[in-house]
Amino acid sequence: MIKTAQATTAKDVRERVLAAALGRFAQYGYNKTTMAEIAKDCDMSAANLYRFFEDKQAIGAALAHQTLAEKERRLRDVIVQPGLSATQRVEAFVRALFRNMYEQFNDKPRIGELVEMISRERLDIIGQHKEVTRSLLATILAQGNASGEFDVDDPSASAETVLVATTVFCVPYFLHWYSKEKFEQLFKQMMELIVRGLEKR
Amino acid sequence: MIKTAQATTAKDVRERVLAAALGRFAQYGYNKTTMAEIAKDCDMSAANLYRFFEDKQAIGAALAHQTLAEKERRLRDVIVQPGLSATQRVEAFVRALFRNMYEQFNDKPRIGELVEMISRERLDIIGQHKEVTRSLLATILAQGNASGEFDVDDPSASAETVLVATTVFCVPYFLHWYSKEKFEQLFKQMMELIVRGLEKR
DNA sequence: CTACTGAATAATTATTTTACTATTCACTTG
DNA sequence: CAAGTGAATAGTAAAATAATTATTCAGTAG
Repeated sequence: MIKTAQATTAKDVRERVLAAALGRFAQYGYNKTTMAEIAKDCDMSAANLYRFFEDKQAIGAALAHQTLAEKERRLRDVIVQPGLSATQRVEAFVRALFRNMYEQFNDKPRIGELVEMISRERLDIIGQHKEVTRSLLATILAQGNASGEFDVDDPSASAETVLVATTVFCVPYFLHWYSKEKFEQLFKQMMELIVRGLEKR
Repeated sequence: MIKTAQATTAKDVRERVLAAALGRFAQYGYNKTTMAEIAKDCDMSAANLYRFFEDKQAIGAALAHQTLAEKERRLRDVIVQPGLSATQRVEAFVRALFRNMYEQFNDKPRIGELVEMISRERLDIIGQHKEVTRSLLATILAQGNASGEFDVDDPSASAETVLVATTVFCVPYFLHWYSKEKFEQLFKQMMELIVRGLEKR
């Protein structure tokens, strides 16, 4: 408790740095923003940044982590939202993944790039995120089992399968394969197939 | 008929050129082989190649087309193979797609690159191939309907959905996302889900 | 001792120069 | 005229060079 003031300060500085970096990255992209610029935005020297972050990539990683955490928050919302059947929840879940992908790379393309780029180096970050996503979807499937809607052996494995089947809707790589309308059509068809495959009969 | 001799010769020359180019491309890749090298392998000048092919890309496109035609032949084999249930045929079909992807990029990586690269420029080639693939799978689904195994409204649309669901197994992009064992496991799970979704109940 | 900086170093990235390669074409050869 | 070539052109990629930038560190201020 004695060190609260200093600890808080260090955390505050980190946050200010991240905010500055986010602004730069969002506007100019990761590669085109320099440590000197981020530092100037925080009224400090570039050297001083290294007292708070290992290196430039660590700043990018922290922001990517934030972005994915926000995404996970939205996915959790689907689970706690009241009054939905398990089927509707699965649909809402995948739709949230889809919307996130779409927004990310249309509204904030620079941030999308950042997450993609950092994910390539920091497999742990994307790996943990995938794990969280799967576990959340597994929860929905288990609820569906409990309510008698679904009949799946292993909710965790089935969640993984559903996520693989819907990869096209979640991975930016495919963004330009289909038009928005085509995506919408494929989404509907895919949900029918998947739900039919999960349902109790 | 009068011109048979000349026509045959022109076709023969094209084939010799393609054979030479295939050898070079397979060993050194598209970008690293020069028109001069292909020409030398055919005992002619580089300039003369242009009497048979529009440009270098046209040679690549012809080879990519050949490769995809061979793939389509294998897929057709699944349809005519006797003694399989519709379910087994769907499995065999997707497995053929998977194996093709795997072989292409492990055994003949250069050719895989070639097809990928040409497909990016010549959308017509890959588009037509996707159309053929979908139509072949639709045939299997329709047979399944007829035999009472499946119950799908629109075989063509369902075929498309199944192909989207199995994208991970067909698109080289994902080759390094999972180990061979993991792929095998995901494949089994995916087939269960899909077949369950197609089955009559 | 703690928080910081400017200047030095090591990597990366951008720019220019050079060397190759695709493509064309006027011109043989048969 | 049919089949083909060597040399010229235009565009690309590779190598060399210059300029930036990330990162470190000795040293200052408080």
